[in-house]
Amino acid sequence: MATIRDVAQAAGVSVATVSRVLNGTARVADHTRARVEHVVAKLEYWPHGAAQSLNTSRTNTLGVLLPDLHGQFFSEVIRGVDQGAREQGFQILVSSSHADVNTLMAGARAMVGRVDGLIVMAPDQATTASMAPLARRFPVILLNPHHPVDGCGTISVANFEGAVDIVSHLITSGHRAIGIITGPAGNMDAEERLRGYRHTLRDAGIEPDPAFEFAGDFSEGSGFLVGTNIARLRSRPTAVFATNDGMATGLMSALREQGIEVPRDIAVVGFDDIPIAQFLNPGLTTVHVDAFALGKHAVQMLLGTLREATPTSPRHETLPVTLILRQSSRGKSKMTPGSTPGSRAVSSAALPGGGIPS
Amino acid sequence: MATIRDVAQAAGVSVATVSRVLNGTARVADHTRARVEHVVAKLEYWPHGAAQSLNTSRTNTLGVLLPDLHGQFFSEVIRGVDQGAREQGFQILVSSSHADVNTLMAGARAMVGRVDGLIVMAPDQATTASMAPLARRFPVILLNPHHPVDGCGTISVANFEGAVDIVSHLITSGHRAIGIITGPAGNMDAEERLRGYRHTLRDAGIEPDPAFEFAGDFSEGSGFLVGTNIARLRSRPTAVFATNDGMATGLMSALREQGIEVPRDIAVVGFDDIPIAQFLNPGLTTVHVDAFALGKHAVQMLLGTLREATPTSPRHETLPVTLILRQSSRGKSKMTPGSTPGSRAVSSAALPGGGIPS
DNA sequence: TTGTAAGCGTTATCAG
DNA sequence: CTGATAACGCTTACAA
Repeated sequence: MATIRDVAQAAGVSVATVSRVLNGTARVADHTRARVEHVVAKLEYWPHGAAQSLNTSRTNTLGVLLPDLHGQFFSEVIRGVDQGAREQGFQILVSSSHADVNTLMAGARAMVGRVDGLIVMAPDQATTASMAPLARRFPVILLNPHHPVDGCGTISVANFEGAVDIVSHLITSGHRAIGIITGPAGNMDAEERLRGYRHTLRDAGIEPDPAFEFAGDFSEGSGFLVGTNIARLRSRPTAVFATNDGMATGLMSALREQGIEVPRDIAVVGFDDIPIAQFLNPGLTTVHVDAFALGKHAVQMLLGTLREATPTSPRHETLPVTLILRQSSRGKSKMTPGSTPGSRAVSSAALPGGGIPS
Repeated sequence: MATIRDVAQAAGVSVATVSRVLNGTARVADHTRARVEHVVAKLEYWPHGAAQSLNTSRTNTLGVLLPDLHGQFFSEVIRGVDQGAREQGFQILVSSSHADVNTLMAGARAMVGRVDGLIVMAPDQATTASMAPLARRFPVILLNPHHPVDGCGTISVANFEGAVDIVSHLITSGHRAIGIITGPAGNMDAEERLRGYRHTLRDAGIEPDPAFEFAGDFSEGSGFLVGTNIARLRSRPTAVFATNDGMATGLMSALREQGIEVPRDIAVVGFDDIPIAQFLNPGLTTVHVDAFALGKHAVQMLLGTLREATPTSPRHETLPVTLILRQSSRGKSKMTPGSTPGSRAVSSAALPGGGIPS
C-alpha cells in the first residue's frame, strides 16, 4: 500500500509537507495543498495507525476487558462504551471471556502501546487484587470492583441499595416467606444483592432462612431449575427474588410449567431490567440498572483522567438504580391500557458518594 | 515505562538479545536468558504493541465493523467473533453504530495499520457497494451482504429459506390469513424474509394481501404497535409472522393486553431464536439463527485467508437455519414435562452453496 | 551465542 | 512556507 513517502514523491514535496496537509498542523500554500490532496485521493492513501501512535504515543483507542460478553447486561455495557468512545473519536479494543487472572493479564499485555487507557470489569476478588500493575501502566477505570484499587477510578452499581428496595417492596406487599436465587459464588453483584436481601429481612424482623436461599449462576437455566425444585417443596416461599432477570425468566417459565401462577401463587422479582423484562408475561418487577450509562460514563471518566494534565486523585462514583414495578409482584390486577406495557418507576436507590450525573 | 533498551542495559546485553529471549526466535545461552528474564520481570517490561506491529506488519488484531451493537443478535455475533479470535490469539478492534457509508469508512480508515483483516456487516446496499476500496487494503469478510463484492469472503444467513420454512409451517397448520411484520426498509434480512413469505404464500395459491403486511423496524416497540393495531382490525389474520423475535415479543405483549390469546386466537411466529424466546409465554415458534456461529465462522474464514500464501478466490458460504416449534403457533397443548421448556427443532433450511461445517 | 545497525511509517524539530 | 532528519520501540539480517 501507498505510504506517506509515495504521496510525497508523487506530489513532488517532502513527507513533512504531506503530513502537514493531512493533519492541518501548519500553514501550507494553497496550490501545494491542492496537489497533495489530489495525490492522496488518487493513491487512496490512508495513514498507518501503528506508525502514528508510535510517534505521538496516542492511540485514540480505549481497551475494554470484560469477564464475558454473555448476556444482555454486558452487551449493553459495551454498547455504552462504544458509543461514548465514538463520540470522542475513540475506538475500542475489546478482550472478553476472562475466566481468571492470567487470561485477563494476557489480554492487558497485548494492549500495551495500542490503547490510551483501560476499562476493566474484574470477574472476581483475586483479579481485582492484581490490578495494580495495570494501573501503573495505563489510566484504568474499574467497573464494579470488589474493593478500591490505588490509582484506579471506579464506578459501582448500587446493588445493595437495589436489593434493599425490591425486598422492601415485597415485605410491604405482605410477603414474609421470601426466597432468593443467588448468583455465582465470588461474583460481586451477586454478593451485594444477597447482602441487601438478608439485611432487609433482618431489618423487618425476619430471620433469613437458609432453606430459602437457592443457588443459581445468573443463567436462565439455573432459574428454571430452581423453579422446578421450588414446585416440589412442601412449604414454598410466597415470593422469590431472583438476583438477575435471566434467572427470573427461567424461574417464571418453570413455575408456569408446574401450574404455579405468578404472581397469584408466588411473586417473582428480578434485577437488571433487561429490555425484554417488560414484555414477559407477567411483566417482571425488577431493579433497573442502566448498563448503557455505566459503559458510557466509564468512558467519560477515563477520557477525563486522560486529558487532565495534573492527575487528580481518581474518582469513585456509584450508578444509581431504580425499582420498576410490574405485574409479577402484584395481586391480579388489570393493566392500564396504553401504547406500551405498564411499568412504574418507583424510587431511586440511595447513592452514596453521589449519583452519576446524567 | 521501561523499553527494551532499558532491559538490555540493566541486563548488560544488547536489545537484540532481549528480543530473542522474548520471542524465542534464536538460541540464547542459558545464563543470559536467565538474567534477561529476571530483569524483564523486575522492570515489569511489556513490549510495545504498536512498535512490534510496525515492523512485523502483523497486529494480531481483527477489525469488526457493525451497523449497531443493539439487540441480542449482534451481541451474539460479536461474542462469536471475540471467542473465535481469542482462540487464535487475536484481539478485536470494534467499531459499531455505522448508520451510513461515511462513518463506516471513517471507522475503517482508523483501522489501517492496526488490524490484519476486517469483518464487516454493511447496514445497507449503498454501503455494500463501497466495500471495494476496503478489500484492496485488507482481507475482508462480509456478513450477510446485499450482493457479492470482488475479493471479499462472504457468509450469509439463510433468511429466505427460513422464512419459507416457517410460513410453510403455518400453512400446514391450516392458516391461510397470514400477516407479516416487516423489518426496516433497505435491510437485507428483512427483505429476504419478506420475499420468502410472499413466495411461500403464492406457492400455496394464496395471493399476498398488502393489508396484512404491517410495517415494523425490528424493535420490540414496533411489534407492540402493530399488535395494538391488529386488535382493532375488523378482519384479522389468524397468524402473524414477525420477522424478528423482538417484534414477536412486542406483538404478543400487545395482543395479550388486548385480550387476544396466543396461539388460540392468533398464532405468532418470529425469527432469530434469541435466548429469551423459549422462556416467553407461550414459548415462541421461530427460526433459529446461530449468531454466535456466524461470528465465529467469520473469524475462521478470515484467518484462513490471512494464512494462505497464495490467495485463493474468496469463499461464499451460507449459514443454515433451523425451524423451532414451540407453543406460540400451536393449538392449546400441554408441554411435555422435562427439565427445560420444550422446543422442537424440525428442519434445517436448504443450504445453497453448502452449509457451514460445525 | 551475541552485537550492530537498518529499517517499519509517522510526526516534530530545526533550519532554510 | 518547505525540506531534512531525528526520534518512537521494536525485529531482523548481517557480522563478529
